[in-house]
Amino acid sequence: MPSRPASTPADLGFAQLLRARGLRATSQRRAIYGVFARAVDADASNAHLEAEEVFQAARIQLPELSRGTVQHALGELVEAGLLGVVEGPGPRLFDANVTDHHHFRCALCGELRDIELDQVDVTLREQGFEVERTHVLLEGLCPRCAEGAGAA
Amino acid sequence: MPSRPASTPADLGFAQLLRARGLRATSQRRAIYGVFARAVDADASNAHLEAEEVFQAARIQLPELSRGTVQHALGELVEAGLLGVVEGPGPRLFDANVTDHHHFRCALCGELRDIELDQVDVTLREQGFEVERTHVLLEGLCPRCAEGAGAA
DNA sequence: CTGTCTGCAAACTTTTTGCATATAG
DNA sequence: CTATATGCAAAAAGTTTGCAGACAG
Repeated sequence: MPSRPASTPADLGFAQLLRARGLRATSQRRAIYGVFARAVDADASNAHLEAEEVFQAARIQLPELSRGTVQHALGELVEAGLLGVVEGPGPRLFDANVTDHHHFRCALCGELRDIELDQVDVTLREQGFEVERTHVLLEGLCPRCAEGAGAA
Repeated sequence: MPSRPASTPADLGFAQLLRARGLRATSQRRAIYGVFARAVDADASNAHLEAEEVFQAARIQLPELSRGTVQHALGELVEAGLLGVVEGPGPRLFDANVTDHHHFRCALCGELRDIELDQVDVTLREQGFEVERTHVLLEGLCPRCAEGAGAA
């Protein structure tokens, strides 16, 4: 078995995604996107990272990486549709889940979790609006915290 | 009839609200809150102002007013529960509508309008969450723009 | 009078921009 | 090779903080 190749199969897929949008597959972008890949792997419904977190994590793998490049690359990945953004108080959160979805913010642990579109029903009673997109932000206790609070 | 008094009846009400929260009723705060009062008056469901807009509008009435004071006062009014905040891309929007409500962003004219709570039904199918609050952001065409686009 | 608030200005935080160099294709 | 991307550093954009003097209560 050869030692670990410079590009993993996953990287190749990512490179193709980039190329398809006229972007080059640099080691920096691979490292940055890799951070999200790992975050999704750890918890698919909670992969929301701010630029600084991405920078810190990607830097482990690519020490010469700069903050500016991360900020810039994140912007490009968003524009390319490979990442989403969640605005809120404080720094922007980047989201590897590009499919349209809702969010749940836990009041206790503070985590922002994705809620799939089909898990929420929304209807607007008021007439005259042409609704194209709906984003729901739910707040309360996530299952883990609700259980902890209930059991205590 | 005496000439216009220094404090209007509305101001007195505002002063009481402030006093009730241990805040002093200064002319700056009255001017700032007055901007929202007028905005609500003009269109109750569309009174979302950024700090700079509040500053510009309040300055007409109180030319010596400073940006810093506006920013500071807005923060206090929010903390006191007299104003709400809407985060998004770009500067924070301050909202005179303190009741819990949803929002509609028009893709055409860009306006952010309030949607009353009872105009939207939301249900979360996924189990285990304890939902305390729900905020819906609808995007599409507002009645005015939808009509314009449809009629064109 | 006294403590809060204002005005001014500087500090901070996050994002954007500019330019010379490096590198993907 | 050449255009794009990076790194570095400065600039922007918004918000927060500090301090001396003003003013509400």
